[in-house]
Amino acid sequence: MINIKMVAEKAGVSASTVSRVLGSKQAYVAKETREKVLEAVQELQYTPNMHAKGLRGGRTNSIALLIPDIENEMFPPIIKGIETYARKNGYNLMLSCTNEDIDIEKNFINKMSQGAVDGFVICSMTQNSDHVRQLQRDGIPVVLVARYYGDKINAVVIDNFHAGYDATNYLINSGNKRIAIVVGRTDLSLYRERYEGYKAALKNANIIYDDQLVIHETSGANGLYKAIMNVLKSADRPDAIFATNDHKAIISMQAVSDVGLRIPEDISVLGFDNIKISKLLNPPLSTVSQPLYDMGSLAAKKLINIINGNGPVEPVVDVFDTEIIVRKTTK
Amino acid sequence: MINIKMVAEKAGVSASTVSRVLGSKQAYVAKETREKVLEAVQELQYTPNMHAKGLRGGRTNSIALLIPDIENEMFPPIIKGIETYARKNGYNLMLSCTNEDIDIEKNFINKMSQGAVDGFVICSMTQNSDHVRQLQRDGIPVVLVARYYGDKINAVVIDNFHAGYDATNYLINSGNKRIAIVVGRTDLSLYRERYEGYKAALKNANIIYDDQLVIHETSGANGLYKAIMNVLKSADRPDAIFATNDHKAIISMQAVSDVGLRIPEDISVLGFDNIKISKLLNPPLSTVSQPLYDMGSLAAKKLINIINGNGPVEPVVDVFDTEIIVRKTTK
DNA sequence: ATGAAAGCGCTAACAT
DNA sequence: ATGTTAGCGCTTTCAT
Repeated sequence: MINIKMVAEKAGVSASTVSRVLGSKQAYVAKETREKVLEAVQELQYTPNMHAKGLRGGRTNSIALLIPDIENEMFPPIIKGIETYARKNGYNLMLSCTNEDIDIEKNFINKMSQGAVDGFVICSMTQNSDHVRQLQRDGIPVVLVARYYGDKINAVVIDNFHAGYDATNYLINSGNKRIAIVVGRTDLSLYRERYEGYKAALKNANIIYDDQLVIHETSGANGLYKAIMNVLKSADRPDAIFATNDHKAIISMQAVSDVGLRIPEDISVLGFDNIKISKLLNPPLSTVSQPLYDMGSLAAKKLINIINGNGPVEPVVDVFDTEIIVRKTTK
Repeated sequence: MINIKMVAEKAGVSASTVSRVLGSKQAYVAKETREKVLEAVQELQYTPNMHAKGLRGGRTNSIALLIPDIENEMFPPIIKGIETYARKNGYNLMLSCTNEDIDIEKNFINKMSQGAVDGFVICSMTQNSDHVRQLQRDGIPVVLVARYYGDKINAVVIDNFHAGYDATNYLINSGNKRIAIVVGRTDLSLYRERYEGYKAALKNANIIYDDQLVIHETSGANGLYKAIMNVLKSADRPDAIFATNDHKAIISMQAVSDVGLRIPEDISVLGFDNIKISKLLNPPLSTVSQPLYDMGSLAAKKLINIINGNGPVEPVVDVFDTEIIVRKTTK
């Protein structure tokens, strides 16, 4: 491995001079010397050793990323946004797929907080994430993305309540009267808030809330599919389904199709997330879009600012707008 | 930050004793001492500093992961397989989404080879990846996944030629006579080989190869959709489409539907990859499944074995079986 | 403007 | 069985 000493020798200077040339803060180095050093660096293809840097300076130029479920189509665009911004600014990414498992999270955070990374981007925040709150209290740079619980922590989110409200409203304004909702895990505030938005919109339109029309995610294999089927087969079936994510919307579409109803003539379906394939479905899915890539990108930017001491004095929560993308599953 | 000295002090022993207790190779430590140390570790919540370890031992317990496109639904299951195995064996993951950009790859590899990681799992191998070949030549542990070009490098793959052959054969045996193929970028051997398998199966069945039926991926926005449309509208339209990945199969289904034909009555569609949503499509997509999670998992296992000096003397290429999953888009 | 030296936290060779 | 010590590569005083 090429180290700073070898570069120094080649350039005929001391290691500290090389360090000064390469260091971020420009230091007093004669122009001529600087050139010699840079040349040696080039010839030797020298790249500084991360660990030595990390050990010495406390800085690692790495950030840790916690993702609850990488197979959930919502996360890859977020990851890409984070990765791109981080890379362009010289940061590496340590990835952990926590699988919604709190022990995995704790272990990872514990390991990484020992100086392995400069900060954390966390997509897996839950109500029980006291280890994340501790991180924040310890003064370790943290930014939350997508999942947020009202803590005084920097975060990048959308307004799930309003998004749910608007989505439901859109369905109401399109002439639907009996609107079912497919709700995700209610321990996640993003689903709960979309659900609250749904209820508020109903109330606002003087439509009576009917909990027969509320379909909860279940853990079983085809549990959700069956639950939707049941509602569709009921005498007083819904004329629209608001699914709180696209994956559930797709399952809803499958059920609607299997029960012999047409989309959107008999039933409208509205999704949430605007995942990549939603526009390729048959029919193309109408859905609420959130700017996942930009959210990831901003999260990385905020975190790096915090790391560099340019963060806000008090944590700020950035709220992105959502947009209803009307395609062919709604009227 | 809690360091080994603080643990040593608390336990009333020297730092080396703590190191011995915590070290992988069991060393001579009195049972009593060991317990005292472990207790101190517990109380102080001590986790060793990665950088010091890395600097000292040359070992980092990190592996670098290169993914060409994280939004391609094929990769998250591979990543999950890698991540899970790596985590269970004490390894962290440094992620780079290379975006198919060779310079990003080179920079990342360059940075990481300076002792930042113990080895590489690479999903982004191409014909031009000489920087990867160099890595292998330098004796740095490398394992390739999914993309492979015949190099003497450890790899985990499927037999794309046979998979393409079998897929086409299945379509032929189901009574199809004019089978179109939607081919991905031919600079990627996995697509080229599936395509070769297609041609071989046709030949074997005495079906004349017609390049009117070969639809190539194009870069334009709706380029592929339009190309498929053209073929579907032609006088002598195909009775089946073999798409070389599920994403292309979904676009094919869209085109078939838009042109007013039924799947599978008028046209069969067969995909490749068995991505998560393929079974939820309308109709559910028949496809060639590859064990992505297991491939990732094995890749991590192989890499860690190599890192620990337990790798094979000569590189070995592990070939996983594929399976045709018959759902509702084929007869 | 540059060099020498100390030390970040850890492990392994050496000493006891 | 355990302690002492040197050194991994780097940056940052301090000295010149």
